[in-house]
Amino acid sequence: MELALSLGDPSNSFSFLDQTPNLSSKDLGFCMGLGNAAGTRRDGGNKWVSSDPPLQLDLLPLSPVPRLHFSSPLRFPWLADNETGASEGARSGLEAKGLRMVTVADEGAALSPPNSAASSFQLDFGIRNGSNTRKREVERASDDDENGSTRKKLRLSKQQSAFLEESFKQHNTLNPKQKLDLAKQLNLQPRQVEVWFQNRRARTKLKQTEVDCEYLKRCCETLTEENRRLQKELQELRALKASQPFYMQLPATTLTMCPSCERVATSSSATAGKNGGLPLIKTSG
DNA sequence: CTTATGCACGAAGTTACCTCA
DNA sequence: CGTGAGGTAACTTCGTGCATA
Repeated sequence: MELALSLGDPSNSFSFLDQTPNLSSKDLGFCMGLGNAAGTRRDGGNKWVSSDPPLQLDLLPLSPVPRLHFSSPLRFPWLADNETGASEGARSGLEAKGLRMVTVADEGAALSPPNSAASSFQLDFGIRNGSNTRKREVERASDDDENGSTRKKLRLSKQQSAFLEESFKQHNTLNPKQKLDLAKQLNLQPRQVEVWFQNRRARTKLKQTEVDCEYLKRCCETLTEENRRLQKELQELRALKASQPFYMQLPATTLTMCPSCERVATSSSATAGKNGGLPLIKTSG
């Protein structure tokens, strides 16, 4: 008998995940194929290459959040095809999560020059939050900056988090340009984007570790049970041998093996009826 | 070619703050 | 209202790879 244990193969799904208890509405559901994050690196220049398939990260819907509406295309500047494909996918992904984002142009805000096409898509998160919470946080942060004493603790809005999540699905690491572009679009500091991605990778790894741990636990239980069964079978065989002193003296050609359970038994008339009525077949080798 | 140095980045661990039950 | 737990933004430390002198 052989037992194979394979870990880390993205092509293998963990079947027990299907039995994962229902997540609460607060949870981000997780279903992902692990790619090798370390496989994505700069290739000497400033280009990013990946030797592995992209990490597939599927998030279950969040708790109810404002409706997403795009009046202009969501752009991921690092994507080759910004007009269709990936950006559309990201957009629909956000829409599927029930998020609303508005563009600066939509709100008539003056965060970018009116004729600036390059910066035409900038998300206005503070206004659409439905409360002054975000504004207060920003103000508090700026106060802290002035005081220079306490540590800033900005809570990202749901929209910002969702946007970062979508970006993370595209790339779980950022090059400097991606970081700057994201920061610009989200009205965040590049450092904040960088930190968010670092923490996000850490959370992903932690989740995967938990999944692996659960898988190993189940493997351990299976092996323990199998070991118990084999021990019992060994005891039975020993008992059989003790009760039949001539058992081992039989010619080898008279040994038979049950094809289903692979238990060795004798084919002589002496053992007939003691094998549970199983048909015994002589082994050829 | 080898070595030392500085820089940038990510991982891991920790801290501090916030929210919620 | 106070409190503890959990989530997470921000920070610190360390290791690694790369460019350059």
